[in-house]
Amino acid sequence: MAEFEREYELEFFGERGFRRYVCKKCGSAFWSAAERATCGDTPCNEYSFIGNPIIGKKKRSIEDMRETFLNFFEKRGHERINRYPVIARWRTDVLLVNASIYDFQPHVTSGIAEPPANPLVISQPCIRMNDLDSVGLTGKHISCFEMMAHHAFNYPEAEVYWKEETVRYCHELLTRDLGIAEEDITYKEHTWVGGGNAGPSLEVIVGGLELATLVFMNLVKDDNGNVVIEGERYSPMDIRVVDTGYGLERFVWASLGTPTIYDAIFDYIISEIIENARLPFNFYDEKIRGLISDYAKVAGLMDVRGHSFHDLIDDIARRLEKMGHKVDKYEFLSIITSLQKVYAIADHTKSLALLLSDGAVPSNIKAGYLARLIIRRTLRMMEDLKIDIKIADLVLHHMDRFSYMLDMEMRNVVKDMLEIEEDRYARVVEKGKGVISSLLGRKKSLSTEDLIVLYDSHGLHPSVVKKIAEGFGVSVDIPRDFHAIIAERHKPKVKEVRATKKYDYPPTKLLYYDDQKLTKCRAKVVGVQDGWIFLDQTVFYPEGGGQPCDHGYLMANNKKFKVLDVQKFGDVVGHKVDSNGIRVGDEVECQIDWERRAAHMRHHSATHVIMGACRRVLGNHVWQAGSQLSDREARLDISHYKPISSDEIKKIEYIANNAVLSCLPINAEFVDRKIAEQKYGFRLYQGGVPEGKKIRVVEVQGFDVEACGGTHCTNTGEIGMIKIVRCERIQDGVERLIFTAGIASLNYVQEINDTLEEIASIVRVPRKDVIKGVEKIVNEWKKLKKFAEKGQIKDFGNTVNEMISKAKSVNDTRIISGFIEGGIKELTNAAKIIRESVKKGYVVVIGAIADARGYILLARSKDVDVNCNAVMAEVAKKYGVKGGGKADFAQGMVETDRIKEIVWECVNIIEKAIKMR
RNA sequence: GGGCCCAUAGAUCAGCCCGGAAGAUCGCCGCCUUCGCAAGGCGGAGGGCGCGGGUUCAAAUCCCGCUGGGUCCA
Repeated sequence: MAEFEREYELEFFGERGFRRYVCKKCGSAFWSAAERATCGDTPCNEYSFIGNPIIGKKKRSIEDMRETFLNFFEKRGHERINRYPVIARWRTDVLLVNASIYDFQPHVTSGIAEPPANPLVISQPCIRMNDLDSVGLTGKHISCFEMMAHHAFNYPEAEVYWKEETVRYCHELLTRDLGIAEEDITYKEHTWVGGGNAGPSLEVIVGGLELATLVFMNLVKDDNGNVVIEGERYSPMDIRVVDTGYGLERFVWASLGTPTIYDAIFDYIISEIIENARLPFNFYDEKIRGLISDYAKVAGLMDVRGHSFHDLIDDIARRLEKMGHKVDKYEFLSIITSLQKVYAIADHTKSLALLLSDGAVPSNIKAGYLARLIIRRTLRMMEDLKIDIKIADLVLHHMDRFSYMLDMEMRNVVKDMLEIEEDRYARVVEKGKGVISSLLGRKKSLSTEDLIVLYDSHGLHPSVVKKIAEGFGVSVDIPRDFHAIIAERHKPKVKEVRATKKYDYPPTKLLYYDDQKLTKCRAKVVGVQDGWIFLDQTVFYPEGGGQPCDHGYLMANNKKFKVLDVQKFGDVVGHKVDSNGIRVGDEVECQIDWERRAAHMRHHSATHVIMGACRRVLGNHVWQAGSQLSDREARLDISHYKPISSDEIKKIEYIANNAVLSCLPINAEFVDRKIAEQKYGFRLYQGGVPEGKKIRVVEVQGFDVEACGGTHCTNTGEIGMIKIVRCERIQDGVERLIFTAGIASLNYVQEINDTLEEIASIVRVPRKDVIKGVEKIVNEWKKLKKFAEKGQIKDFGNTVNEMISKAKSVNDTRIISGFIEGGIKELTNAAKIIRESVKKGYVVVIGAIADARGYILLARSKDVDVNCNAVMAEVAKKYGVKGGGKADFAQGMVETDRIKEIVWECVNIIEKAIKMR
């Protein structure tokens, strides 16, 4: 990367006497004020701050450190920005916010939208799930952290600042405000790559700990680019972004010098966990503290991935022995694994506090799935440590600790969600015990294949299976690459992305935004291509945002063209009509089908009203997961963690219709994105995040606000009655509400009324008695069905009794035979009666005739040694009977009228067989 | 979004691989025993085998579609 080297030659380094060195151990280049052989980062250097804080002046809390940072940059011309949610609802490519820059991707970094401020400073909570196995083990990995960052977005025409200033800020903050000695800081060169962008970066390392990364994003992936990094081609970007990341928790750790980062930031919850756990050692014992402290120094050098856990422990144990600890490997292992769980529980429950209060709903899809994954992981560890408090208690403890940055209205919902998840998991395990025990009833051991099925289909993690199987006295080997095998089974399919077509015409003026009730306009044809007609302006709403397109017609050259489809291509609108004849330059008159459009508008506004009502009834975790409307009904998918009860439905309907009756004004206007976000927050983005500098905000006054491009009523009164028609669960954690508004509600009610009338007339009761009437009929039907069966038994009873009395006794065995009317069902019934009345010492052969077919049944009591199936086989061969059965029961059918002959034949065979014994 | 698993009595499930008379346990009802209860003994009621097609002489069982639930992966 020779051309990259120059990137790091900063005036600042020259001024401060920093020189470039190459690390003897890892070979990376770095800058330092003092002469150094190694880069200062782990694993080239050990932590030097444990027990010996590198951040001078004073010990700092999370709040203190965060405020110091934000304040520092605020004073230097940066605007302080509120944190974004950890669930990246504005992005389709990722689920969670992994870094502060995620907040501004893709709209700001691509240049479509303006940043909320420039330059800005933020402390953004992030959740990273990719190193979950390392959490608790390495002393530094955490799944959720705050990335403190200052960002500057440099445009070709407007430069804010770039490398020099960035490094100067960083250096000033570290040395002056935090009291870190200049010689202790190294700036390590690193080519940064991520999310289709790249650029040079400096890793800021102090005391063996990477405290911050300063990224200078100036390249974008481009197949024709001439910068090659890691085999990919890049070219320079128009917008160059200063993307920094300062690990808040790491700064706090470095300022406290505790053995692990967990001890620094989770003290309040660790004590709660320890108190309620049954640990095989005393966490607060001084010897243990010393061991942990040295362990943490060593573990920090380890890369957990790619090593087997036991090799790692062996290695660490050896190193600790060298440091003077007397270590028994098994005792050490038990301490370390318990400790890891204590720390990981502390960490995971914080991630949950953030995830759940930001509105993640445990589910089998998307962010909800990740939430469930962490919940179950945590529950397993809690069980291992025999912690006897609820997971909800721990999560709520975190919420209370960070109440100032969380939606505390979600407290009860979070509790409820966790309790439901805990219950659900207990049920899964309970059910799993049954599956495992039945599996072990059939076989002596569990194969890898069994483990995969148990995990994949029944949600039983191998460690859980192992524990349960051991209860049955069966040991289980978990293959080391278990998760890899699972991943292999679920190898992702390649999805084809269909590029939307582009048409190069001037942007169509969208008149429905000026006046949503405009039904006609004059327009000029600016293009005709691929069957689409493009106008300079239109009243036709193109399909989008779940709202179907308008229908209507275009009048051109005194001819009427029916409009069948309207689509948006970028910022031009195409109209598809039923016949040819419109040419470029024509003047046309547009007329929309108002009834259809009005129905769309009512349903669209109703969707917003239902949304607002749902949030009031169900909670703030309710987000739109999709919506679609038509002129006949609308549906709204919302995130929610349990089935919506009929009581809740009624409440939602009541609140929604109350909003209608209050005739609330509905305002729709384009607002600057920045201002809208400030005023309403991210709740705006229910249906995804729109592009552009200005976004259209639809506000049902005092009730609901959403960014929306659809057409709406101007007053809720115009919506008419809103009726929820039904509710279904389309995914775990996603409920679909289907409802009607206005005339569609009327149609719905009329339909139900008609149905009710019809039922009443069929049942022949007055409509108020329909339920009673139907109930009576069903009960009667059941009774009659039973009676019919008994009736048949009675009917046959005579002939059956006759058969029994006429039975032929051979060697104490009665051979009962005869004929009845009917088919297989009747034969079986007759056989049942015989079984019940004769009980033992009999063989029965009965024939039946129905529909010109003959049926035959052979049966016997258990104590008689006659093979019915063999007898059946014999006559089957001779007479072409189709049938068979078991030794004590057989039945068949023959397409002849020789059934009597066949029955006698059977009797003869049976008689002979019995005599032979 | 994709894969896999499951659905049988009021409850929990067996039966399904390999088609042949719908089962167990708990619960419920009645009787015996008891001053009464618990426990025990005896007897009984309770089934749309999720829904719809197909294959077959015969389907809870095999095949296809649907619905509802569970679960894993991205």
